[in-house]
Amino acid sequence: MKKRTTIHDLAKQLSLDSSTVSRALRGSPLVKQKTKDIVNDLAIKLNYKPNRLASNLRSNKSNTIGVIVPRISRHFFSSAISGIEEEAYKKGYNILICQSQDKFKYESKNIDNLLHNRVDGLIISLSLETRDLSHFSELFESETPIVFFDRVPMNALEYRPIIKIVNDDEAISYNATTHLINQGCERIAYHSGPDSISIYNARLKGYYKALKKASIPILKNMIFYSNLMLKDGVDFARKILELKKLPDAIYSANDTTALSSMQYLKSQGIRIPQDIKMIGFSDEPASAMSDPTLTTVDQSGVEMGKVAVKKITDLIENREEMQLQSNQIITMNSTLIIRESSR
Amino acid sequence: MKKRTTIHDLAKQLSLDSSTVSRALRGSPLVKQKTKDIVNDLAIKLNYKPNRLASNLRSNKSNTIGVIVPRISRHFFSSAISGIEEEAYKKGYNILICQSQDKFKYESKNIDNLLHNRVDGLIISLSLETRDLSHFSELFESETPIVFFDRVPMNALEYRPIIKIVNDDEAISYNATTHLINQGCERIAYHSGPDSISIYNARLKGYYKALKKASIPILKNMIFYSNLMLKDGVDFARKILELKKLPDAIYSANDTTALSSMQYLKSQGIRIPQDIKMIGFSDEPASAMSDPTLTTVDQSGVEMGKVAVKKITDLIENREEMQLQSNQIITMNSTLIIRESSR
DNA sequence: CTGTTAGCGCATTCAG
DNA sequence: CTGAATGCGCTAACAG
Repeated sequence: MKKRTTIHDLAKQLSLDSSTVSRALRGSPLVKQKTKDIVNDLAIKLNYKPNRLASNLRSNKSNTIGVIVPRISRHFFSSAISGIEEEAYKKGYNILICQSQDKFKYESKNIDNLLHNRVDGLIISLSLETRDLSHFSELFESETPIVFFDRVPMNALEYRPIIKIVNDDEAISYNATTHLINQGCERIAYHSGPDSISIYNARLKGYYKALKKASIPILKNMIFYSNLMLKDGVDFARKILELKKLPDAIYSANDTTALSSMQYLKSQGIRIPQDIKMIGFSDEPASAMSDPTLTTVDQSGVEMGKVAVKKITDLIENREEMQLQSNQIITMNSTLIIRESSR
Repeated sequence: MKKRTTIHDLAKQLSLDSSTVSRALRGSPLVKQKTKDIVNDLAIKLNYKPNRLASNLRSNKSNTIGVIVPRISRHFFSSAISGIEEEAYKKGYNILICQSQDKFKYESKNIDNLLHNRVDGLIISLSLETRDLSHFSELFESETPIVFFDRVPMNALEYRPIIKIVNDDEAISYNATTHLINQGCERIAYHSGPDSISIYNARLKGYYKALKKASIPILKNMIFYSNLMLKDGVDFARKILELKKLPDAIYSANDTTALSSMQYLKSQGIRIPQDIKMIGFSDEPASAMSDPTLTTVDQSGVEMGKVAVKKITDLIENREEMQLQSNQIITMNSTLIIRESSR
């Protein structure tokens, strides 16, 4: 590895001090324009690249935002990361991405790793297994700004007030359910994720509310909980078919299982939406696109990611009071995409 | 931000020198076990976290692998990143992810940024606009190891020998085409990406080869080129419908356009696969899953990502000769998933 | 406006 | 086996 040029190399050649060069390079007003010019010219000529490692060490800022998501390859998260990257790049931050694989253990390890790397802030969506924030204690102690998004802590006040960015899950779920009811559905089977996870909790609440509003009794045997793996969608569909009477509609609080349920039902000769109407949360544009029979709730990870970065850079750069008085919640709007009505 | 414990804090409390502590912490054989033990104990007690920034600066290694992909949110790339993250984490590396947005300009900027950050190596899939490697010159000069994957340079020898990891696009494309031919298809319309991109070039070659092998004439008016946006799939489908005679089959070298073409054709009353058979490259499991009429070529980004990391860490840690004598190509196997035959 | 001085936290000589 | 000394490249007081 060839030795790279440093500010000292520049300084020597120009008979200046390295501190002046440093200032000039960063456009300090303490340096006169002419000096800046000659420094910059030489920098370009010698192909000088500032060494971030050194400047970070010195200024005790890593210029890096840590990001933890359950799985990078899930579409909602990869779009969130895409938005995070875009916005962070704009603001001059790097991002350090980790995946928890939806495991509490990995999430802890990730936090540890980010701590080693002295990230300036953390943007995180919690794993499916996370029930408390005990593994965040060091982050809290070091006062690292944290922004939770999508899957956020449900009762964090016991630790400290926090910032959350969420989708309007309850409201949109209410709307989606109401949409089914308006089409004459009464028996609506529901496939939920773990109730300890904010989004599934909220979606279920919206469903309950809509039924209650329409004075439709809640049938507990129509509600299933799972960890939302592909096979859970199939299991759910099987259970549906075992009911004495088919439901009017199926509502899946998750996109993967919505599709696998649908596929299984179709393979069993059920016509959708003629026999059973279906609705599903969808962050997969492809799936939504390729199956126009599915009414979907679309949520944009990209936007959420951008907002998260804006928020965290505000915190990092002290444009916002770090010591929050209470939980701060930012809510993004989802869209209900109704397809079958147009056919 | 509370001050964190350093090796000096440990050293002082134990009446040792910081250098000894440094060695002990990293398990140097130069330190006796007992010393290591007491150092480690105190480190845990005081919750010591090594400052990577400092150690990186000192050792002139960032412990970071740079990754550039066109778009994080495209499924093939997010799965590749997922594999990269997993493998890099295992090996103790961080990853620094950038997206080129399929633009040459951004790709250059990304490279610059990674250079600033002194990444130890780079894993990259080229943008749609990239025709040459002129923007890599500094990386080459600094002898940063580089591994190209998926969309790789087609003629890089003018710069220097390089390492590429690719899918067996030509072979699998040959197989896919042959599969259509075996089903009696002769007029097979083809939707290609830019010919300057390795994968599209290879896929088209496989298609040509299969036709030639079966002595089927190549009809140039059945071959379309585009930049593979969603709308291009629709445009392509429109052109298909304008032909005097419908083709027997449609082959899309890209997954997004395969789906949008299919959707448009279906909306026009074309039955698939009865009227027209279809085949598409697919890295979207959801799309493949939700449309069982599409024969797909599946390629695993995860595996490719892992291999890329193995390769680059070998290079970084000098387990492999840096000065390559010639291009090195690693080929991964794709899978042809045939669905319609089973119905 | 510019130079001097002094580290950031760690790793690596070189002595003992 | 351990300690003392040095510096990675850059920034930030403090002087001038």
